[in-house]
Amino acid sequence: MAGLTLTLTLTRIETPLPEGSAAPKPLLKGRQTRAAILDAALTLASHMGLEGLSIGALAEVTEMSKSGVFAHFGSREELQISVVREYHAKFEEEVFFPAMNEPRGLPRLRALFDRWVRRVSAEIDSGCIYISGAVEFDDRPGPVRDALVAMVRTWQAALERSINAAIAMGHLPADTDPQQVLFELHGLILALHHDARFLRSPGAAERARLGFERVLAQPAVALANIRVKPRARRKAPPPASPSNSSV
Amino acid sequence: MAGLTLTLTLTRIETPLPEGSAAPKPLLKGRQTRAAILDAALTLASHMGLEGLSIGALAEVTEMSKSGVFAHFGSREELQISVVREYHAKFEEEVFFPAMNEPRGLPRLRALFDRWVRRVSAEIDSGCIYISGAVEFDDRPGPVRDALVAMVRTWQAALERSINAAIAMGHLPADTDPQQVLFELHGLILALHHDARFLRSPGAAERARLGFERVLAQPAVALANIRVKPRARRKAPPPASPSNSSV
DNA sequence: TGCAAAATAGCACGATCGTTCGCTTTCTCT
DNA sequence: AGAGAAAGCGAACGATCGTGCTATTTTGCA
Repeated sequence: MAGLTLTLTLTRIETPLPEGSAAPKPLLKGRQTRAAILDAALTLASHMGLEGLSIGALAEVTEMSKSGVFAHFGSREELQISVVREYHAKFEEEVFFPAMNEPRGLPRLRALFDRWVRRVSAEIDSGCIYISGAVEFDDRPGPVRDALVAMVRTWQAALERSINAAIAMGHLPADTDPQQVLFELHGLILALHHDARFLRSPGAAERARLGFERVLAQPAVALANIRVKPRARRKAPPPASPSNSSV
Repeated sequence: MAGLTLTLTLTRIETPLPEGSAAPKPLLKGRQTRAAILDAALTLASHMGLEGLSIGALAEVTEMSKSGVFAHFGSREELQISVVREYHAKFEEEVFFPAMNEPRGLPRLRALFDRWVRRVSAEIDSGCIYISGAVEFDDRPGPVRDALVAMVRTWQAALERSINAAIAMGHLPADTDPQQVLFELHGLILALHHDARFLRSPGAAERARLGFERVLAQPAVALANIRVKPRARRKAPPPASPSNSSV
């Protein structure tokens, strides 16, 4: 099935070797502890933010020495960027790729949004680093911000493609403004993140989903219950990770 | 006119004396440098976040000694809380109170939203501390978070009252879910903040305003161009600051 | 004008931060 | 198995953080 090639595309990303490249074989001990550190860093950063991520704390939870942790990244900034990239990969894995198994158009868009909602709402650990990072670095230029912007832009571009497809297939009115829909859907997610994580109000996920339906219902069009031949998946339409360029 | 008593209510808040109270007279030198410090702290915090707010940096921009700055607040946490309160006061002054001059119902709601948009979008300094604070403290319990939550709740309650009024006056359909509208309007503001400050995309404010109209257009009702006797302001309907309780 | 009190400065503390360096341990490969 | 490289440790650095403590200056009032 189509999903397989997708998963393959992913594994390519999972090992973002710094620059040496051309050395795919050696899955040394180093890489594997690096992955463990990165994993801890991810949960730590989702609680304390990218700025709150400290090498000392990271060394503590991984039961390593500070310098041992440090050596894997060379600088704190590089660690932060690695965390951003790792989060991006996880996000693709949990949200983007699975949704690609849905038929193009509205069903796929709905799947994207639905998984996005699930990812962002509460979830014991892991607040969304895209969101917290955006707030932390909106006034702080530098490579970390650049990486964050690139990831967010990539994800938004993927969403916009899906919206456009829904329009092209007649699931949404032809006069729909894709960027406006994107803006409003993003707003729903941000409100969900705010209400669920900060205010801890319970109904937020439902509100986001309800908002999704309302945004797409558009002015009085109400072409409810779209069902497009659900078994008509084309074979692997070069799906391409959400990354359009090199990121 | 009604606006006058409102401005009076505000000045009460502007000087949040710690607890001594009952000493309204002495506008000592201390209070006034404290205000200057707080002002600097506000712009500093809106750039670096509440967590990035350091007493050393604050001492530098105010050209004072660290201990001199410190003495005014007694602890960093107290400083942060003071900043939150100060921001709240400024927010009331710029967004809430002026909008109260508009006639109740949709016009007032529209004014609230419009001023909110203006407050949040770009604006050389001063990113919204409600928003950045919410992200910074969503996983960090303590008095700062509590203060933030209280302020945000207060503001949201004020908005909800305005939405309810619009429903009661027939400006919005009777079956409107006020909390859902609040959720979506809040989402628009958050998306605006994100796109304008982080992505630096230019059209964000317009998108937010367009979203406002769409949210209130509701499913196919389309009672466009509501104009309710614009000169029928009742005399000072005990307007009460957005603060419902003691905050 | 003088005096008490308030406001501010100066200094030092312990803690934590990111980072460097040299050494030891552990792995990987022939 | 042994050589060479990779990985990890430990201690120390300068910087910055929040926070006390003690003078010193400034202010407000009799």
